[in-house]
Formats: sequence, C-alpha cells, structure tokens
Amino acid sequence: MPKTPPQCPMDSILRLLMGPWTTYIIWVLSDQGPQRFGALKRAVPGISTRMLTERLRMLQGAGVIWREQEQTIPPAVTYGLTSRGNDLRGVLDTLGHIAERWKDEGVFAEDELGTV
Amino acid sequence: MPKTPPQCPMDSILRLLMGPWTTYIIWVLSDQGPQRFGALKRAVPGISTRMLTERLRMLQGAGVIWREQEQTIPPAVTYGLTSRGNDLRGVLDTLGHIAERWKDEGVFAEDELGTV
DNA sequence: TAAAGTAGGAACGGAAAAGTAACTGCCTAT
DNA sequence: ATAGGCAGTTACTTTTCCGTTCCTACTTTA
Repeated sequence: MPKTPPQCPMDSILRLLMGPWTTYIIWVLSDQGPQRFGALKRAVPGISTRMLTERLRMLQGAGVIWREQEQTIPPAVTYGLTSRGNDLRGVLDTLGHIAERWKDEGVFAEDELGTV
Repeated sequence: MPKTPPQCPMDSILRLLMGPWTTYIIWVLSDQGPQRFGALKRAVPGISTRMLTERLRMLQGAGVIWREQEQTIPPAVTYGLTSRGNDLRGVLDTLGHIAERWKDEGVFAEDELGTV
C-alpha cells in the first residue's frame, strides 16, 4: 500500500516545502537576496546548522536554489534562488497573504468553532 | 527558543497543509464536491480512519471545511470546502501546475545535480 | 442470529524526523 | 598561543508522527 499516491506530484512538492524551516529559508533568500551560510543561519533564528545544511541540500537537489562555493581558504559558500525558486516565490507570496488574512480572522488563535 | 518564529503565519498555514493527506483531502473535496466520511476514505486510498478523522477535525477547526451531521440512525456526516477552503484551492492549483512542470523536468526523479 | 456498514474514539508501538553536542581543518585576530 | 569564525559532518538522543488494532452503538441484511 503506497502511503503517498504516486500519481500526485503535489505530494512531492509539499514534501519538499514542508519542513519547519524550508519556506522560511526560501523567504529569506527571496527577500534579502543571495546569502552565505552563516548569514542564513543568523537570519533564521533558532535553526541548527544540521537542519540548515539538510534543507539547503534538499532545495539544491530539487533545483530550487543554487550553491556557489568559492575556493578561498575560509571557504565562502553562497546560496540563492534559481528560476524554480522564483516559481515558488509567487505561490508562497499568495499563501502568505492568505495566512495573514486568516490570522486577522483569528484562525490560528486557539479555537474557532464558528461553522462558517 | 521558539522553534517556529511566531511572527510568520506562513508556518501555521503550512503546518495545517503539511500532513501527507491533507492536500489530497482538500483536492478531493474540491474536485468531487462534498463527500461523506466513508466516501472520502474510499477516495483517498490507503488513509486510515484515524488519520482521516484527525485531518478533518484539523481542517474543520481552521474553518477550511464544514461538517454537517444528520442525526439519522446510521449517522450521515458530510464534509465540504468553505470559502477559506476555496482560497486554498487556487494556491494548490497553482502549486499543482508547478509540480507537474517540475515532474516533467525530472525534479522528483532520483537525483538531479545539474547546477541550474 | 450473525455479519457488515456507519462514523468515529482509545491505546499501543515502531519508525522517522528533529534537536543537541562534539568534531573537523584552516585561517585571522588578539 | 589561543580563541573564534567559516562551512559544515557525525553521532547520540529525544520527540513526534503515523499506522495498526480493537472498541463503541445502532441498524439493516443474509
């Protein structure tokens, strides 16, 4: 029994975006432009290096971000959004608007049982 | 240290959509119209009643779906999308298109290391 | 009379995700 | 000489999720 219906690529893309930090990382890269590893870590408060590395690898593997390593001696690695990343930008933006509207309506408060 | 930056409602909404089945349920409800519990379970192959119940409660709590219970003796419960659910529909639709395009490009295949 | 369907609820258990901490090698600044 | 930053990696531990199984109460059908 496949736990993810394979005919639905939605699931794959959601699996990609799902992690607790993923969209935040994309957001930072889209809002503040390409960033180095350390800067990203500082921009996403509370994330561990482990998670950040993993997410970046994942996003890179999907071609959502690029990675540019300068072979200087303290190696400088910069990450930025690819065109695919920008595809996501629009969706995330829309979703962000919806989220804000919902927040104003109190959806994420504690409990809201008004049968809309 | 808050593990989810609270100023970002995006995270809440993603947390809502994230589950492996959530978007699929919304998809079914948007594609096939309001459905009863059993029908939904049949439409989402492989989901357990536990998961389905939990997701439905969650979505209902967020006002994304409505729940209508008829007090007949084998109780008939029907679920459908609210206006908020339809908000999501558009986003999911866009995301679906992106996902399909990416799939055609082989993003979700095994490995794709072309530095785009 | 027994089985099955309706819409779930409660409990248990394994697996996967995520956080923590320690370590790398090299260089720069103190 | 040593501490700290860069960009991670590895191991360990915890937590959380998710599936499975069993249960409800009632009715209809075989």
